[in-house]
Amino acid sequence: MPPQTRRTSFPAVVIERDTDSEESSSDEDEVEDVVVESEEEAEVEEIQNGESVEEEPPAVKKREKVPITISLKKVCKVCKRTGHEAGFKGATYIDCPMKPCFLCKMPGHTTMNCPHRVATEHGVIPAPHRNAHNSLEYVFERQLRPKVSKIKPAFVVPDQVHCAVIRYHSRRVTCLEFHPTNNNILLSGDKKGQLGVWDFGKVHEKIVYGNIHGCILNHMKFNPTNDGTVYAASSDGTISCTDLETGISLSLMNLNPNGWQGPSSWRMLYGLDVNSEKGLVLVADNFGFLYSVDMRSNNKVGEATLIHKKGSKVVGLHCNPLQPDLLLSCGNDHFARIWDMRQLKAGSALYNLAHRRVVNSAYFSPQTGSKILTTSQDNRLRVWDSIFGNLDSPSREIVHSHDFNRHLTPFRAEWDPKDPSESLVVIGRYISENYNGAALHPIDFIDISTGQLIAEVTEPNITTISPVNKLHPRDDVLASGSSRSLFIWRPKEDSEIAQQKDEKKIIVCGKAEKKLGKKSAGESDDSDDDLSKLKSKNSKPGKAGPRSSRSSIKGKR
DNA sequence: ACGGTATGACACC
DNA sequence: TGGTGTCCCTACCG
Repeated sequence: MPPQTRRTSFPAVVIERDTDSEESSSDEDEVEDVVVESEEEAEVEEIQNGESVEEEPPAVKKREKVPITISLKKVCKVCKRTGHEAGFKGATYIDCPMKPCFLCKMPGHTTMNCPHRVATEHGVIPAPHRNAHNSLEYVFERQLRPKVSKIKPAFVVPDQVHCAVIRYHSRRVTCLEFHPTNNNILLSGDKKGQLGVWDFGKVHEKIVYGNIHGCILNHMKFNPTNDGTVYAASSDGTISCTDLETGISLSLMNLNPNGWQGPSSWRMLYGLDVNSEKGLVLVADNFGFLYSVDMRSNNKVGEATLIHKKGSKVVGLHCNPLQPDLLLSCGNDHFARIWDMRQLKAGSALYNLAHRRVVNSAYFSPQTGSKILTTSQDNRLRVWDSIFGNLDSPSREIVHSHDFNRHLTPFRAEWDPKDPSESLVVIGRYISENYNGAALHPIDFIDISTGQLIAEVTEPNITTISPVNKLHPRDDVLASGSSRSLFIWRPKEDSEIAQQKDEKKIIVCGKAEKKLGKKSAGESDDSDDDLSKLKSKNSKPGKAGPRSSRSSIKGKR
């Protein structure tokens, strides 16, 4: 069995943490003890950041023996009112009660007691079923429904980090792509426009091509007729076609031939997909337009078509895996739209799927192409069970925390391409959870047919959010991009844990390598700490803190 | 240790 | 409709 053999040859790797997570409030107990002397004073001493100001002035006064108690009314940093405080208490984040729930956006409760958090099944809001039978639905029932597996397979969730490359990229990771035929190759794009090629079977074999794009590499897709080359769309307004062996890149299209003429005219490319039947590379820009490029001639085909609201960003494109004429797009105009490629014209979408916020991604299901899954900034995943049925409202809405919109790569729920039932989906979680005293951001596996959380995958050493995730097309492997780092996850049996203990070694590159070299000459440094921490944790027989020593997985399998 | 900042949607006028 | 101020769990760098 290929996975078995490969698994044993896999180098086990310790992850070096980028930075120590800051303890925002170690002084939890004193919160209630502040005495308010007078209202005027409290107003004068208005705090911006409750924590930093609070301690220092009294310390200074004490030294001068002036027994003035400066009263500081604790002010909520969210709503600026007194009487409560939002922020981390240890590893648990306390919401501001004055604001609607941070998770589901409904007023009246906070994230802590949000029904969608307490019981994940409640995240499912079923759409009203309508009996609107049309001919397409008939075709679906007759031809495609039988192909959709009815028996839910036992999901295999990769939950153990086997490889990590720290600071492989110098900017945050924006997209990932597995090689279509070589099982151990992972491509990664970053905000700087660099393209990484990593053979995670041999950890040290990694390349970064830095001269392909000038800024954000938003999406990439392999050339279906030559898997040695990959197409990429960038915010520099170009499509590249890169030879992975040589790194030599060809520019297929440049939307800014005259260079920078100001932000109102600079075109950026976001969505990209390849339509292999038609031999087209499709891209979409930040002004609402779709462009086609012929893969043989590398020439632009036809004119750009306005497919989303004029001036709005089209962030995602996806061609239906079975019906080459169907295209799905999504963007900042709060819509996902289904198009017939044969009649592409502004305003002529087959369907317009409304969302309440920006739609980060929209994908047809990978095998039958008959379902649609979208990720929206309103903290909901939406599922349409059949594109041939009634599309007026989604079949299900699943509340899930992924709404951060700045500084982070947008979250995108990704199908498991191996799941015959087309129901397993992976997506990183923005909101943190307290895992044995550490605030971690898990990667969630969700059954979109029920809305159930199948698993939440964490690693004590991965303290950063993982917005970019992709499941391997053939193996039980998950790739994650978290900040600037890449991770490969595999399922691991307990018998392998013991083996891993002896094999530990640190794999770092880039800046982290320098850091490691510099400090190891002297005293202890972060990575040493981490290593010793891990060692000590691993030496525990596991009972006391079952989740602390290993990557953990919660939920049903 | 702390503070600056890159950066994007959207509400509001 | 466009300019502007605001923003709740970032991550990192100097």
